[in-house]
Amino acid sequence: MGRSPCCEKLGLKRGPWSKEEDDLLINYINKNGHPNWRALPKLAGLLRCGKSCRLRWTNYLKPDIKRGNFTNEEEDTIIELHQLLGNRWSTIAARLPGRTDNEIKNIWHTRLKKKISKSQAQKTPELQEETSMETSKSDEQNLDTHLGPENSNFDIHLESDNSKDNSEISSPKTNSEIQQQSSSSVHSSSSISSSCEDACSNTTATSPEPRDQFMLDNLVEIDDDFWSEVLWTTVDDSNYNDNNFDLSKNN
DNA sequence: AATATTTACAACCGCATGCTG
DNA sequence: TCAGCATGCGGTTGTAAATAT
Repeated sequence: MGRSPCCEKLGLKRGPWSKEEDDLLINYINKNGHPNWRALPKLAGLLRCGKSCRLRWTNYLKPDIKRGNFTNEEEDTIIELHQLLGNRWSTIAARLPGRTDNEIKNIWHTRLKKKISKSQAQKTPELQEETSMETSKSDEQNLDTHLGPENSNFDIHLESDNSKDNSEISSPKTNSEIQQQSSSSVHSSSSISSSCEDACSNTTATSPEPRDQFMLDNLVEIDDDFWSEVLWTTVDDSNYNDNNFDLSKNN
């Protein structure tokens, strides 16, 4: 498979986006959508590569993105999903409506890893020793807890911080497969907000195998009110301002 | 108040994968 | 079947803001 060069670097702007650039991108996508990211910057009058535009849109400008601090429930969900899925950020993001894989990845590296190690450090040394001895075993048991013993032979392997190695060695499913299934699972849930449906709409809604459906349905149990709670507002041209996109600084 | 360090997060990079002709 | 292209994904970096000294 050939791989095209990322983009023509010459003359293209890089680094932080200005408000004017954001406006151009938002206006263009609102009017025309984004059928072709590579052609988009030229058509929108932007001196950016398509990749940069796509990233800016999907991670920051998309109206259904939930900005602001993560709730404890969201953080717990991420931790739980990470135990099950490893660094499959997009798969995890699919279970967190309004959150992007990039955002989740960031919060994992900056906050949640520490949160976990802190909580582990509070364990007694004996406990820690036990834990370390049973790490791999407990991972499987953890999966069993979610899936039930009758499903413990699922063709999925757990990953912790060394997830990359594990996934490279043994992960039998591609991310897209898992994401598709996850999306389908999300669709089937009665507690999902419209923003999630939108977020998941890019994937093909194929029906997962019953066992996979079961697995996904049991990845996390989240209170209905949690997802239906409105924690973000949509963004359009008229209400775009610096404050809308500066929520991250409110921490 | 000045400087150093840490934190948070936007953005970039390169590889993987799917689609199309 | 294969090559080229477009897009998705995860790892990593750069830097502004916050906090500590």
